[in-house]
Amino acid sequence: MSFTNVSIREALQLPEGSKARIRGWVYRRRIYGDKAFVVVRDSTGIMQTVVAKGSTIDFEKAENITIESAIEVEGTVKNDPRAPGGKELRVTSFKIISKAEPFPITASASREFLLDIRHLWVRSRKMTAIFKVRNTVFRAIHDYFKNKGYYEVQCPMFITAAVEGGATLFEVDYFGEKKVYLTQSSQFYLEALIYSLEKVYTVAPSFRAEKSRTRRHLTEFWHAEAEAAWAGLNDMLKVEEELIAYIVERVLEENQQELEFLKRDISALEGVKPPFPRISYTEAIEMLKRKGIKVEWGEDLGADEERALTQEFEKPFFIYGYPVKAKAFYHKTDPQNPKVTLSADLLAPEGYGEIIGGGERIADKNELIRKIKDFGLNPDDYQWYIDLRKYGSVQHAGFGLGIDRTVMWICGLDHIIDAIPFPRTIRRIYP
RNA sequence: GCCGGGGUAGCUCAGCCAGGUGGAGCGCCCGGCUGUUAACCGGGUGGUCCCGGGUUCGAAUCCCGGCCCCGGCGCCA
Repeated sequence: MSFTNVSIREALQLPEGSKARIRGWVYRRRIYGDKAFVVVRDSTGIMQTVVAKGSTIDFEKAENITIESAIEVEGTVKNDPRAPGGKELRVTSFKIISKAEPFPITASASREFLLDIRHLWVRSRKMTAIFKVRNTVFRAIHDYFKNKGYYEVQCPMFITAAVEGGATLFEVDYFGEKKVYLTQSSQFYLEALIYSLEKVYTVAPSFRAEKSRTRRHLTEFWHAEAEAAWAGLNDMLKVEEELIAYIVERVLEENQQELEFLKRDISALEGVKPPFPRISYTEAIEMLKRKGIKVEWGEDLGADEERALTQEFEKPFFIYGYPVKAKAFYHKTDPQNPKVTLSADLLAPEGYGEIIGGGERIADKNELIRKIKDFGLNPDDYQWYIDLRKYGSVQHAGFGLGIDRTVMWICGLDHIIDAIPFPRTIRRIYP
């Protein structure tokens, strides 16, 4: 038998006259006179198949097929300008694997409805394209760190003390005996592990009970975090810009078709090469004032301010030296300027905003305890974290990358919920 | 948490302001069409008008309470 199973991508490259068998799901069905046009979708693409009335049994099957039915089709590849993609399969055998009930998704579906039936919407070509880019982003993160001598580690999701502010913790009942929380960040555990492996990274979810209703917030998001011993702020900025540039480079290499399908402006990504501009928080405030935006030194930058700044840059850029009070307690104060920290955020251009937060950590025990108290927190809650400063503490720095936000920016999406298959937001935990 | 918008057929919406037997398009079913491209044309099918209470002869429509969703802000990655 001369039929071979091929993916649709492969089938579309076969010479005219080749015999092929493809399988997938019905994407479109059009009946016209004595022909049934059934467009089939698999993970690699779509292809039109044509069933003619001559083959009576098969025609009836094709004529009555429903959208999203699983089918297996054999036929001959034929070049035809009328077919989408210029090639189609003239069907000789049409086998139904599983006939679908009427598919609920039609052209007029709303964002809300698509979220309700997300488990079906993930089949869409848009979602599929995004997932492929996302796959490349994750792979590139692992490849980058491994190439740079970082060890991958795994940290707990159940924790007992906050890393960020306490109000944003999800509480979990632990055997009815005590309360634990879902982690907001693996940072503290990474800091512990640098005394073993020196350079470590992890890719894991982080959970934040922020009641944020914006297009950039998930309550469960994917976090790539790194921490390195013997490193200061500037060493880390270099790692961060290299990492981002590498991720973008890989996506441009491997996901041209997907970016095209998503109508992403590729030229905006091609310029994402190091070095990224570095401006101080103080400079950022001045830039905003020149643009006529009212801000005071010492305030954290809000969404409008961030957006205004991202318009000034063509590629991602760093803002460093945030005021002490605008950042979490573990950031080291700049010895040259006690009003600011050795911290930096990386903002994506085109209005996307913050994708990385990081900086140098406090290495001195007494400074750390003082800072914890200054922030109105109880040092007893951070005992093991303080402990790290007692036994051979060294200068170290790290950062956290919001992977979903990175995917959102690279794909040019207008909402973060489309950057992840099953988004969790303040209002949505189903499906 | 605050501000704004919304919930009517499987889906997208109109009807609500000004109360009087619930509509359209898409989907689905039937028929037609000699290659369609989100096919097209004709016919048919389809309703707990979010829930509870109130006003009224009469409520999708007005009033009160509740639930849910969407957008934005603050906060953050």
